Amino acid sequence: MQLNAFWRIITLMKHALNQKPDYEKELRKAGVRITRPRRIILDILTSTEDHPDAMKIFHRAIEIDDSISLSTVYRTMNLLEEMGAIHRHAFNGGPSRFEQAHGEHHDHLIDVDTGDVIEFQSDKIEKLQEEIARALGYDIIHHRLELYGRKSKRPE
Amino acid sequence: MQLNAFWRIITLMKHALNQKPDYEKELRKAGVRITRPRRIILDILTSTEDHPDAMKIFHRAIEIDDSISLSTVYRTMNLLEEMGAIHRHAFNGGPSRFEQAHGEHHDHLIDVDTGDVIEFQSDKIEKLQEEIARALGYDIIHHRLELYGRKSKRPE
DNA sequence: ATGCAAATGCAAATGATTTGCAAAAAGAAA
DNA sequence: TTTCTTTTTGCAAATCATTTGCATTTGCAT
Ligand SMILES: [Mn+2]
Ligand SMILES: [Mn+2]
Ligand SMILES: [Zn+2]
Ligand SMILES: [Zn+2]
Repeated sequence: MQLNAFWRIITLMKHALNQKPDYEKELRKAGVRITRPRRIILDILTSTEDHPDAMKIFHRAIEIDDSISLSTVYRTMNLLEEMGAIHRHAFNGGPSRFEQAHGEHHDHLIDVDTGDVIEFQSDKIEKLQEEIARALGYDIIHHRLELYGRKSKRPE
Repeated sequence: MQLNAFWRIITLMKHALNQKPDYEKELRKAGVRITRPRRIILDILTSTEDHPDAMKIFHRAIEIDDSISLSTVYRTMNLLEEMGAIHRHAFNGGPSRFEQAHGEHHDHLIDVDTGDVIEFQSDKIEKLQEEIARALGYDIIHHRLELYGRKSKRPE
């Protein structure tokens, strides 16, 4: 348990250090202007743990500056996606939902009752995917693994 | 190689036998009327190997009966999906694409250049998914695994 | 054949996202 | 700072996939 606590702290530290990649620098480097709406949207993205959709981002944004438009949110998401700064998800078949792309790769488990999104990572699965693709004569560019589940009644 | 050919034949036989589950019977059982549009759409679905979207199904349908409407295609897809007769996919983020649900479960590898969809199946991955979900306290209701790849230059 | 609920076609509505365009803001230069 | 050029924005209208309201047709049990 002490060990467990130790790792939790390490994780938090990594998080704190890793947290906000300097997107503004990256944007400049890409010859893109750093505007007020973009700064606000980036802040929202880098400071949230969840996977908000454009509308949710928009609402959080107008809280800070009510002149921001939904189009700008969409345009910014497209821009950031092309830059590789964010990932776009289409859980279920709903509207696109986003998250910043900084950490290590992970996949998602969606609680079908609550809509909660839980992140997980499995090296084994990633490896198997590679093997399968290779056997079929392909290189994987990206992939998408989503588990849709319900809290189990069984004891853990 | 002889053995390989043998199994190919077995697979074809299974296919031929398995091919068209009696959807009309199933529909009746569900208290649903078996209409001309539905019969045509079912035929299209059961006799194709690919994963067509509503528009493609619509076009194939009006070839047989030009009075069929796109709304009916959509309504029928929803109906069949609820009955569990077909599966709906949202590759990339494009329009829904469908396939009949008869065979064993499989996942998809999408060729990012050509759009080709290749089916594959991995018991190992399925098992791992279960394990992961269980470890997180969940039961999987369904899942979605899509590999997006490009034909590899490397020798196989 | 008759009757009635269920299904259809068509057009209009929806929801998510994109786009055209005139006005505003960013950043380089002066 | 002021000026100038280019990018970005907000807004409204357009697009795309899908759904829905409603009058009409159809399936099918009687
Ligand atoms: Mn995530
Ligand atoms: Mn398939
Ligand atoms: Zn993964
Ligand atoms: Zn699977």
